[in-house]
Amino acid sequence: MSICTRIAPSPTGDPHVGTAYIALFNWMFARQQGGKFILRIEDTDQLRSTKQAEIEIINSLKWLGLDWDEGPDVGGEHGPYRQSERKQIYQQHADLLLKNNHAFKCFCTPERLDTLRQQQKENKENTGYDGCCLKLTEQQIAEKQNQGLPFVVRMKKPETGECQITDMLRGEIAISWHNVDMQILMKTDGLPTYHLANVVDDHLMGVTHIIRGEEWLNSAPKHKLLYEYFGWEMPELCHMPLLRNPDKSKLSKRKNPTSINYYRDMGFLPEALINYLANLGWSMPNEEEKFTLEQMQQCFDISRISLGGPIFDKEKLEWLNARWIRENLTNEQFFAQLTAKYFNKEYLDKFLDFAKQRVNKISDFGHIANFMLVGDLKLQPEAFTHKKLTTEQIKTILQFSLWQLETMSVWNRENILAVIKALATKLEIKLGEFNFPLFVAIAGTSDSWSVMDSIEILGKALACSRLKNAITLLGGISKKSLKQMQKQYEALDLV
RNA sequence: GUCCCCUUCGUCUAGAGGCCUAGGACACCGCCCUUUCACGGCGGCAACAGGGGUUCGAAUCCCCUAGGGGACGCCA
Repeated sequence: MSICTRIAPSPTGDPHVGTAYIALFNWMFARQQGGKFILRIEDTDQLRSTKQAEIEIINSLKWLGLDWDEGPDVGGEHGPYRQSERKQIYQQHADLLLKNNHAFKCFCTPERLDTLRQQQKENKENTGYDGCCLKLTEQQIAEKQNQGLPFVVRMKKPETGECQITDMLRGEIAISWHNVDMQILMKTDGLPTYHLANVVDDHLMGVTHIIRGEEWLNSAPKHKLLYEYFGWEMPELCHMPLLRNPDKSKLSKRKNPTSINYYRDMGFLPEALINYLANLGWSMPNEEEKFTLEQMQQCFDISRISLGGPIFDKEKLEWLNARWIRENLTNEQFFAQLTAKYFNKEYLDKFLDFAKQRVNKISDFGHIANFMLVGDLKLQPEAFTHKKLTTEQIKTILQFSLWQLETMSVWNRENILAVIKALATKLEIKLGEFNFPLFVAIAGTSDSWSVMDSIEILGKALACSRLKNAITLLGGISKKSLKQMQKQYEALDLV
């Protein structure tokens, strides 16, 4: 038995709790069944995946205690699945489908497909490929290829009938082929889409069970069909419910901190975070809510997973984390945690000199450096009152800075200063004034050392969280003005 | 819009036809402990989405309706 969890590194590099959630159940099932648990970084679209993003997510899983077995491709660096060779493997399999008439070359331009989709939407039809290039003769295909026209490889599908798929939790599900698209398998750049890569990898890696998010349920027929085309045995499918925001939409960073790094930096214990995640959709037979991975492993029964999409409740997570701290940490260990996080030379060195320049007596240190030793700040909206800047301007400054910082891949003072400077210039606000809201959001007061340094030291997760909190404190931004802001932001034409 | 999935207190959940007067936990409220706060203990508030069946009996099985979510990319 072998199970593989597929990880798509987010473009911003933040390891997502949703990823950990799926990984947890993959890990649990594999470990409990005595099978292999393999990690696979999904990087077929190479633009989206950076080395840093891969490292971040891998480290997060390690931190949470989810270890994995060496597979053909951990981080894309090991074994026969080196990036260059992977491309070849997919090409071969696509060719095989082409040869067996299970796929066809499609020369349609993205523009044509866009208008097609639009028309279909207007006519209230199903969106999907219309089969235009299916009618091409061999000769026509050869001609087009000779002209050097770019093409994609699409999979064929049955015209009628329905596809029966079996989900471990939901049982039989029927989806009419009418509602399944002729999926693009190979892109014009010669790289496979997820659908092809996923099926080929999983088969080559001997994957027997697929546990993934519910958002994949609709594409299961495509995958099943591919397995049939290749003549391979279909793995068992299990679709997990999706984690949600308090408003029930799919968990997103707009409405919730979703980065595992945030929870780590806020001082949640990995045992508590993973324990909390395990409680979403699953429960111990005796209903005990606090348990370790080992204890869970002993009782784990995949059929006990409930299907309603659970809301990620930060308050309950805090309660559970509090229990872990109180019940599992001796004073020695608690002290060790504090030392590791705050009271060590390496960390204090980062702002010791800033502080020294500003204290009159040693006891002032606590006043001046307290924001370096806490997670979130407790602020009043009045703290943001500025003699020149309006609340709207302040929110704009905070939001634009947030957008810039969120997408920053190399986190250092120079880069932070560069984007803040650029923003201030474009918005035609003096840097000193521009920085004011940042100071308050980050340090709680403008009576502090350089906010760039503070942002760098706090790290991306905490800094971004504080900016977000500040915006919320100031009344938040309505959907409508957020859209306008986004337009304005894009018009700034920042790099 | 089309298709798919889902639906027990505000939230996480227990529940596999009678054990359900629907249990636990978070949050909230009250009391106790306590010089304060917190922890802890005790108690309270609070749910089977609605309507039809099936059955002696339905939270549990079936159907319909409603609500929520997801998918509909040369993203994953």
